[in-house]
Amino acid sequence: MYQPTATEENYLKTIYHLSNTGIKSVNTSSIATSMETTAASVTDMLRKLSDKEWINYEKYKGVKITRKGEKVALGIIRKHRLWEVFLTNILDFEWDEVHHMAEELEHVSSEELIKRLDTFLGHPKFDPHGDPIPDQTGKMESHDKFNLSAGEAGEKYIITGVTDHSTLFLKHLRKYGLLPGVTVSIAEIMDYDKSMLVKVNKDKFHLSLEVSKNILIKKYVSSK
Amino acid sequence: MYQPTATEENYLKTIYHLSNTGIKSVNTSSIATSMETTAASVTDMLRKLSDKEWINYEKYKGVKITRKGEKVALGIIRKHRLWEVFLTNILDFEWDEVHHMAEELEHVSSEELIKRLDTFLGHPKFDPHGDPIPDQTGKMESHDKFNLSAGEAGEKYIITGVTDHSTLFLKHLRKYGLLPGVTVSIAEIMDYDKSMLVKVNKDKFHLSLEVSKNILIKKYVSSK
DNA sequence: TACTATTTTTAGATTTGTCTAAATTTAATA
DNA sequence: TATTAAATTTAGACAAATCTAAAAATAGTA
Repeated sequence: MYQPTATEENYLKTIYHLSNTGIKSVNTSSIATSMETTAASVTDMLRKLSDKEWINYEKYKGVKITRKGEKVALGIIRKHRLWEVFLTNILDFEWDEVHHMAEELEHVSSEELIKRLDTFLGHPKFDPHGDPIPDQTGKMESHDKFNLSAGEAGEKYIITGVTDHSTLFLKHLRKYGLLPGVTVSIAEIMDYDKSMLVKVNKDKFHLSLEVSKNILIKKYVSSK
Repeated sequence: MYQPTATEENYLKTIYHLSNTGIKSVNTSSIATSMETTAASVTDMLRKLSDKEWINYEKYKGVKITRKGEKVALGIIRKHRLWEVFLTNILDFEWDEVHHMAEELEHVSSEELIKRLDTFLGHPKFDPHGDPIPDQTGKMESHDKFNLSAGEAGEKYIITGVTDHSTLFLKHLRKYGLLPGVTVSIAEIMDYDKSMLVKVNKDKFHLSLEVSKNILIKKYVSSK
């Protein structure tokens, strides 16, 4: 059993995300784009990851993550999301400020540290962006999320997360108070551009399709 | 102004410690011993650190840390010690368990993070081992510590720190409840081997010179 | 199917930090 | 002071992660 380097951990995390959230097959160039590196660098790394049995890789045939690799990826994702909870809930950072710090903290190796951090935080199930936190065995909740852009006029929803994690987008949402847990009702959907008029608490405002496509929601149910 | 790598930070930290606590001049081999590496590697690194003006270095003449280098070193020491406080006070680790984790956490770059951690912890002045925590400008407390081995029979002292930070030693002290802040009175000092009989709370036990030499104390003053 | 266009891989370099072994410099001692 | 001993530096090599440019394989299309 090998100990992954921080770089290997980052590759596995990216491959895991592309496998699960992306539509296209996980190929060299999609990894290169995600990681802001070159295809040549990715090819080099894929051979290493394959040697260590974290992925199945055949030249020109793309990549499939193995059980072992998934376990590594989920471990990193767990650390990342727990540190994000720590940074927002304990150190009072805003949800759009924590990503970069968590990217560094996730590579701190101690398993015992993360176990105690989890306990200290009260075993949170979701991070500040609404993404589920895997437990020690890799299991996590997954309520059937869908996009706000698929919501219907007159209906009430609860925000559960986002699909765009960029600082720019998160800051934009923060300005409107559009955070996970918040209730939104769709007042009207414009035929012309699919933009929508939404109500949050007493406020009413306009959201472009660009924005609503990147907000995840679930149906509002009054009794919990 | 350069951004130091984690490795450069570790070298500067070691050079700072050797400059301030060690007796001998800071030469290549003492750095190599401290860092468990070879003299050749140290020489390579000294040239890099010198290029970046963190040390003054002349071939064969040893090393002197510059103001700039000292600032970097104190920044790392500040982070290390604040994380140690976090790990013991918040996550309930024992004082002999935190060093390795803090060595990783100290390289997390965000200054804002450490500033907020400091606030969250209540601006502690000392870490769990009794070592002073530098503030943002690099200043720190330094009460005139001396070794328990220099204490006198019949006198009462307060433990303020240790000079040996090894897990083995810290675990040993923990067994006896010999932690910073604890009051110790010396009942008797043996002429033969300079070992001492000490009283801590209701317990009485024997400490070898080897042990007492590595415990730092200050005089006990009843009113605060 | 044949020919582009795209994607992917290889070849060869570079940077950081490390090593061993050899050469050089400084220190110690007869 | 001459010579041995110890410390230090250089030379050359290696592993990890990266890059550019060129070659090879796959996909798309006339």
